[in-house]
Amino acid sequence: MVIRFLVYTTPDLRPYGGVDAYLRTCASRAVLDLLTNRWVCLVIGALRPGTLRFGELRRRLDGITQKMLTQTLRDLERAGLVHRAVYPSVPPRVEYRLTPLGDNVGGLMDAIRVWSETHIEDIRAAQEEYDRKAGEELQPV
Amino acid sequence: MVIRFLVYTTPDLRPYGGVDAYLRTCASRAVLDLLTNRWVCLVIGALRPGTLRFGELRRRLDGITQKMLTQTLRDLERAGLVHRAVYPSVPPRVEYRLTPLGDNVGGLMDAIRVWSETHIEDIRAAQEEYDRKAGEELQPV
DNA sequence: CAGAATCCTATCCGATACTG
DNA sequence: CAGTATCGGATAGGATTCTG
Repeated sequence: MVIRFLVYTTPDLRPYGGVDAYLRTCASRAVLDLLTNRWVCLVIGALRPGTLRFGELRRRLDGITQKMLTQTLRDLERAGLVHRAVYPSVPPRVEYRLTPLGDNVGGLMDAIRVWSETHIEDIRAAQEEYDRKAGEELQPV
Repeated sequence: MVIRFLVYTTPDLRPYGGVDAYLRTCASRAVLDLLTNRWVCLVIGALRPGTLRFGELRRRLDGITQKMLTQTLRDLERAGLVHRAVYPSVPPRVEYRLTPLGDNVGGLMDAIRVWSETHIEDIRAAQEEYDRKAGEELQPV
């Protein structure tokens, strides 16, 4: 039986039954490791609007190498988040699309990207402030 | 019994001109890189309920080394997501808490962890299915 | 076009030792 | 207690070449 909606009995959003990503032996750590990845986030986000071919994905994800795109797509396909459809034509045509499970996490992946895009200035300002203070400490007036 | 649902409905909006994490030169890529990290996700989630000391964080994040915890906390402090308070006592006492900006992204970080915890079975089943099919291909009946 | 395979290296990260 | 410093192994990931 697959539990799709968890009932939380603790205020800190921790499910019962030993499922806890804060434990190193918990299998959810592996899922977390899969999701906390730059290319995974961008690939899933890119596929949200609909199906894309390999080359289209590569052009969309500026800076990704063919090796990393292939590897990322394989990982996502294996995890059941992405579906791969091969059309035996010449030249070959391979289309990728999100599975229902992939679409389910798609909103979250997009939200991370959007947060990153909308908070650049906050982060940049904080980092400059931090570096400035660190510099002062080394060279006090 | 408390039932909580986390729902993120993110429109595919591009906030302002030129800010696009899909471009390799965009500064938001660096922010995305910061957030898509196992320990960053878990540290922010651990600090959501409130302030924690270094040792408390280390015990909470099972499997983290002192080096990685220090490094993660420095990165988060520099980015303005975590505040570090040093109390000059003996032995030294250092407390970490989320800044308003850190708390702002905290819900997202927690959501990723919770998603990972609640979909282990789906992922595991998909991976077993994938590996089984891959095995069949090598040894056709 | 969509990859597989190979080589190679920058960095990540764990382990260990030391300190105010 | 809360770090800093250093070393070395693992590995993520880039560049290149080749193919159905």
